Amino acid sequence: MIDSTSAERRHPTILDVASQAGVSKSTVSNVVRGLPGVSESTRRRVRTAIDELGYRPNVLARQLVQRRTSILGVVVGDLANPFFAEMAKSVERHAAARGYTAMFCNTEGDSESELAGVETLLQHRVAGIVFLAFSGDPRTMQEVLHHQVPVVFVSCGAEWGDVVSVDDERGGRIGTMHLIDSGHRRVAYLSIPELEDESDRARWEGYRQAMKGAGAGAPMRISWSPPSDQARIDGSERTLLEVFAGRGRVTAVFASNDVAAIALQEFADRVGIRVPEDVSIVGFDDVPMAGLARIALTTVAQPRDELARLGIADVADRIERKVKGPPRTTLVDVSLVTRRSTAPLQADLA
Amino acid sequence: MIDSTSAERRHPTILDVASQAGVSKSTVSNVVRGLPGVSESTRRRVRTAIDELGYRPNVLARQLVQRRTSILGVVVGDLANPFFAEMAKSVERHAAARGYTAMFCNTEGDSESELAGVETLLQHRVAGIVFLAFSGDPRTMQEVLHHQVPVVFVSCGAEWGDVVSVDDERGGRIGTMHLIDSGHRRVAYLSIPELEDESDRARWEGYRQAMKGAGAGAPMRISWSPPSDQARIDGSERTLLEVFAGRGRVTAVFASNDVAAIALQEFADRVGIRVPEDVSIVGFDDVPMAGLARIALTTVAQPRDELARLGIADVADRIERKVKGPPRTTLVDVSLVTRRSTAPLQADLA
DNA sequence: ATGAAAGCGCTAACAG
DNA sequence: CTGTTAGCGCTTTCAT
Repeated sequence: MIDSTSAERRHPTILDVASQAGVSKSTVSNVVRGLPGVSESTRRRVRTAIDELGYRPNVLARQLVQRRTSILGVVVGDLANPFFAEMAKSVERHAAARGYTAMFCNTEGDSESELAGVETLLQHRVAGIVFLAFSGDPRTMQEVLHHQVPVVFVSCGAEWGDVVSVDDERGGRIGTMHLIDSGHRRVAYLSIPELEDESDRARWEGYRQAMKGAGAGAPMRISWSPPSDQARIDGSERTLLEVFAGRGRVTAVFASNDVAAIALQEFADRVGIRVPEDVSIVGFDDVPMAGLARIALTTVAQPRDELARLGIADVADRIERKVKGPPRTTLVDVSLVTRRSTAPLQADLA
Repeated sequence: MIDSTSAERRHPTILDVASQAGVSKSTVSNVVRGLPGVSESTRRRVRTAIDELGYRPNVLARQLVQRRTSILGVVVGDLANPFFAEMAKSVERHAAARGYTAMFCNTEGDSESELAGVETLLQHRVAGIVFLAFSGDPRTMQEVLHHQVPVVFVSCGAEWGDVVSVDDERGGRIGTMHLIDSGHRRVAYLSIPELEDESDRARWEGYRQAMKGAGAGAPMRISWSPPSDQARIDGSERTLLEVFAGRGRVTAVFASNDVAAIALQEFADRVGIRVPEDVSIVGFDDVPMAGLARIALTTVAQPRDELARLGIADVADRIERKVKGPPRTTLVDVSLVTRRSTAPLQADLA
């Protein structure tokens, strides 16, 4: 009797339910898990006991004995970036739909906190990891590989895990081609520090190819940390104003993502450079904001929900051993969305 | 010997480390937890064994025996809403700083998935729950209360848990007063379905008071689901165009959050209603987007990071029993940020 | 159809 | 200072 009152404050355990229903642990367990081979009457008695006690299985204990969890680790670059926010939301929903719980860690783009985050996920024995951004840090790879946990890179990449993404190179190409087709020749590539990973490289490559194939000007890379007035242009520090208003100025920009593109548009507004009259801008991602009439950003759209769905399906299949073997790559389509941030090159600028 | 090789595929356990270092389980445990009373030499030997084996403590096992986890459940209204995204990010960071891991669940604003999410969190035996949005569903309350897990409502509210938020009523008042002081009299309150919770009610109350105190027109509530052309006005369906361009039209709007405000601005742009010339708009939250030159939304700013920090400190204190007793409420300051979406009432509209 | 027993990997007294 | 011994709450054979 003394013992049986212990269920009052603490969470009731399977044992409490068992004694309440007058059966054994295992029977309760069988009922909870919905296994067959339990008579209807006992099943009912157990159910009642569960309700009366407000019993809720302890996932921790279950997962300890099963030696695997149903938690999915999700590594996010920057939750405040609308692209990641949307992805995170989709990932969470699809994970839940397949019976997994998402555990996010935000890395702020730096590989130190990325490593720390992955470390934490691993200690929690996550069943798999979804990278929504990956710095490329080899230590992270080491850790993950050593623990043999299924990994998928969604909208980012590495060779040592499954990848689900758009064809970033093609995205870079069609975005740049749109500019070139509009008559632009001095087209720059813009990136902000947070996202200089594998997919950034692929987008740059697409940009480079498009520039080369069209016999346009030499490729030019702008690495900018908004809202600074300066940036590194092909490695050397210069003012943005010089780039967009000086002689031999850039007339169009392909940005590696929408946040960068919008930041640039903001800069242009601030210093009186007109978009698209003075400079055309193309982004990447098609975040919701890009569609606002006041922003109207031409951009390369990624099918976010599709990416999330396929990514989750991928890790889940690995976890559930429905798929084995070497890393797979799944590519989905990108498409250009034309809005008002781009326009044909003005005659006097040719 | 057969047994000792078992560490190869599976995760090495504390026992593997123990035998490798030639000590007992507990000694390893003591080293891992950094307890004093372990000689420097054994400590070193254990450390070496840990590195060699790549041992990583199983948090699950630890938490099972300690009967508490270091996971914090975070209930988010809509991760795709920039306000929540920013909050989520801050919450994650502050949680990590205090040694907790965040487990998010997105509720899409509906109480059904909110309940399911909380259920999952509870099964994972989270140490505490942070609500970034709360529907008010009594079943959720039931569940949480019954499990006696510390709860904090950040930027939202309920009477049965700690609250950390801005003074929403005051926010509603100063936002509305700004409009009234600019000469507006027919000021409406705008809300979108996702956020009609306790803080929405408080903001509405602040709005109502301001309207009444100033002898302005009767309060008017617009419930709108963007991007529809219609909305419920004080309970009856009407077209938005009628509201903003018909006779006795509304000349200013106080929106319960920035997302709603921006959606309205977007609608206005689409149908040719000028902001602020034809209608002034005030938002709530001051999301990053609101600060863009092209959006320039006047809004009531919430100190997001401060809210997150205090909220985490609050649950953490409860969890760690540094604070006991009845629910506490912590209020932090709101402030009005004036931008270009508001202007004095045009003479011909008075 | 049900129960008994042996762990999962770890912490927490308590001995030595 | 270090080792021994119980569990934490559950799943999972294996008997009955």
